[in-house]
Amino acid sequence: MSRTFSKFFSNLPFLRLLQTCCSMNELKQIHAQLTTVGLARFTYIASKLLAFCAVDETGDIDYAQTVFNQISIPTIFDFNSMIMGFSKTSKPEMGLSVFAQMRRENVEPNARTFPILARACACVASLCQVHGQIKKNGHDSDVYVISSLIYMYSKFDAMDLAFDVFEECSYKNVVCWTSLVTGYCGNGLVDEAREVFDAMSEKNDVSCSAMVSGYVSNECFNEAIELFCKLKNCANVKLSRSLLLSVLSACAAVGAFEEGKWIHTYLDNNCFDYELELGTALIDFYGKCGSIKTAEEIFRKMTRKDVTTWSTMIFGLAINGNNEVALELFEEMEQTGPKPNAVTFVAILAACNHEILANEGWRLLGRMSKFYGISPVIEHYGCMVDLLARAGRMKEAEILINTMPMKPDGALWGSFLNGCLIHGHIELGKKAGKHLIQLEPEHSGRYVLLANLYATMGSWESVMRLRKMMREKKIVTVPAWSFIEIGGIVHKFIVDDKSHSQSRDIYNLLYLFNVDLMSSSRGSVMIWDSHHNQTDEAELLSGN
DNA sequence: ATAGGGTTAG
Repeated sequence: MSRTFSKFFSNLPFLRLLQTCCSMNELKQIHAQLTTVGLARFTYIASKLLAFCAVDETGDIDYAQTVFNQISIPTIFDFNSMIMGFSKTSKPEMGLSVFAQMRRENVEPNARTFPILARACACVASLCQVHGQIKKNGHDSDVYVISSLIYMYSKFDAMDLAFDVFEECSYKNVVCWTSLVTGYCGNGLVDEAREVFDAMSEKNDVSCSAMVSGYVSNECFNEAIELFCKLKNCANVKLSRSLLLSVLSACAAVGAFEEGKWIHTYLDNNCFDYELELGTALIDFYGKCGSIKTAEEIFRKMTRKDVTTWSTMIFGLAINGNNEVALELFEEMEQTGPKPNAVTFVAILAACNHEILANEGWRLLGRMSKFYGISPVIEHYGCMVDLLARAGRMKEAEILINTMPMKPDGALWGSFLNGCLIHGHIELGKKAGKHLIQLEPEHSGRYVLLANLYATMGSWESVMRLRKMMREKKIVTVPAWSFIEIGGIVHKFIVDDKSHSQSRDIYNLLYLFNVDLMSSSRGSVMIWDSHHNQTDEAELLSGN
């Protein structure tokens, strides 16, 4: 087709409509009109129609198939659109059939075909086949192909194969490197990822945020923050939105208050618009660090708030003990905010975690499924069991566990056992504890809870039996610790810790607060502290 | 003439 012809097409009002089309409904109308005036049979226009249905997020692959079937001689562009369309569906391997059809019709694949084809693979076996095709067609030095292969092999947990592709390739750009970093992170191999990251000669904002967010998704929060601190001192590294988002979530997770505040200041000084994602991350960060007032200020200032923003704020209020305010905010959300989702209900059920609010919890759980049509998942049952157990309503908690449609997990039994411990339901607690240890035999915290229960009733023999069991199974306990950051200095505390320079004053103050707090925790908690694993059991028996 | 890869808040 000549150049003037295409110019003619691009000036058509219908085509301009197609370019701004944003829904399938709209597209179907345009398609009908184009068919009526006889334009739909032109290759270029049909291709444009097809690309929208197949590739656009709002597209429809079945409709795309219909459009495709009406094209008498599909071009490579059309085949590529179809392969890509299918690769986004739940049946990506249909894309491979399209490729087979394409080969039968003697249409030559081009450079764009293979990255798309790699993405249409649903398993490592078909990816290997496609990889073979790629080599045969001489596209194995194309960076787009390489990065897609690395990405896909990583997705199928085949890091060896991903690395082979990486190594065999003589020219690699920053995207190929980043794919490998992301691949290792996705497979939990953060050290390998870091090695690759450090070996990169060229890093950009995407590769930096890939490494940092890889740390975060593997719960290596301190490593994420440490790397960020290095990066922010590099003049050539741009602190991108996604990098700052990842670091903020790491700061929220470990309570790195000073670092998070630094980011907040940086956002303000550099005119970042933190209307949605960044604002929500800030609310989460301040909420988890206990600065609930600052979190609320940011929340009130934000003009764009979505369901996540609201849920995060409600959750922040809940974990800071502002249960009533959280419930009020939820009411406000129901009246003027976005429609709550499953996450919102986890937050609001967490806000009911106070014995006087147990009935409110029941009401909200019912409202969630009946009014909003959200089926409860295990997290909702977990919250509900937790709040019933804390309120000492063990019978209701038991009924809920027995009637819920899924198997209770460790966290849920943990809440139940915790309730037994608080309210002195020894027999029930023993049952739950044994169940819990069976369910999660490697989880040290489960043994500690049960041991605490035995300790409350003075069955030291049982405590020691548990301890022996742990020794045999080589279960290592990590002592619980807390910290507070004052002026950039972190003060860390563990149970019975006297290493702090102001330890004497701290203990005196604690003593003033609550005498029982100290004496009651001794026999039960102290023995599990790894710093005291030499503690004589006789000392324990004497109740010292 | 039309199109493709790596990061992204609960």
